[in-house]
Amino acid sequence: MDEKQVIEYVRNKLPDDVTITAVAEFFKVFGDATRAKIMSCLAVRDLFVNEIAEIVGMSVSAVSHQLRVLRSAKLVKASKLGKEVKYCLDDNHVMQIIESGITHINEE
Amino acid sequence: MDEKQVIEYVRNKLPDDVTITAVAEFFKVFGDATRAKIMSCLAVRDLFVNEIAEIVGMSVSAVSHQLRVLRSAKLVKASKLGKEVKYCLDDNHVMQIIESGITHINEE
DNA sequence: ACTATATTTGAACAATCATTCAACCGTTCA
DNA sequence: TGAACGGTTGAATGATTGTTCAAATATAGT
Repeated sequence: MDEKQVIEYVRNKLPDDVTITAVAEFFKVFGDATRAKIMSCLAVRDLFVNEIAEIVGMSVSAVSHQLRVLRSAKLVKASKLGKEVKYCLDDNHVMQIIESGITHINEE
Repeated sequence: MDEKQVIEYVRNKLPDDVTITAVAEFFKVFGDATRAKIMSCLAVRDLFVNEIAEIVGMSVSAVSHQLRVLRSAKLVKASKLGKEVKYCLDDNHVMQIIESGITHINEE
């Protein structure tokens, strides 16, 4: 296999660009300590915004901004209850992904 | 359970801060399309730097910078062969993590 | 209607990050 | 020795991102 063939061979086996970009965007959401912490909280229990803020030690505003990011990535879901908004994990396999990250880190 | 108890209850069940930070750092590395592409290439086959650059359509320098990031996250390994440097995935469970991202995306 | 509370939003700022460019290092081959 | 090649590195630049602050929206209670 010459050089040009190697290039073609690998190129043909790659996931398409759209998929790779989407995957990167997806993981980017996990790549922030605040968001990871928020998701960990919600893995324990459904919570209101001000509760999350209190637990993670950040302003309600900062948490709300991050919740928006998590919502648009379909990682958390919001439901309005009166004045308050209760958040929960959108997908039970979200925590599974974080766990796999923890596993990788501990493997050293 | 009153408000204060909820806060304490959840706090006690969270992974410690160091772990959460480490996990976020770990996923941050996956959160870039160039790096995701590079890892996908290496999942197909071990490659030299200039080959990777050719496949992903970026400069050798840009790829080298990203390879450094991947190396320090222990996601790829380098071995020098003469003038050239051959890269491979450090851990076969790396691609498994990317796959789980692809799976999540396709679940909609 | 008014006040208080819960949350969201937008603009602004600082910090982080990816890519480029040029210079550099190490190895091979003449 | 020196030229050519593969790769790395550091500084510079532009873009993206997280947090703060102030203002806005929405609901509940008086």
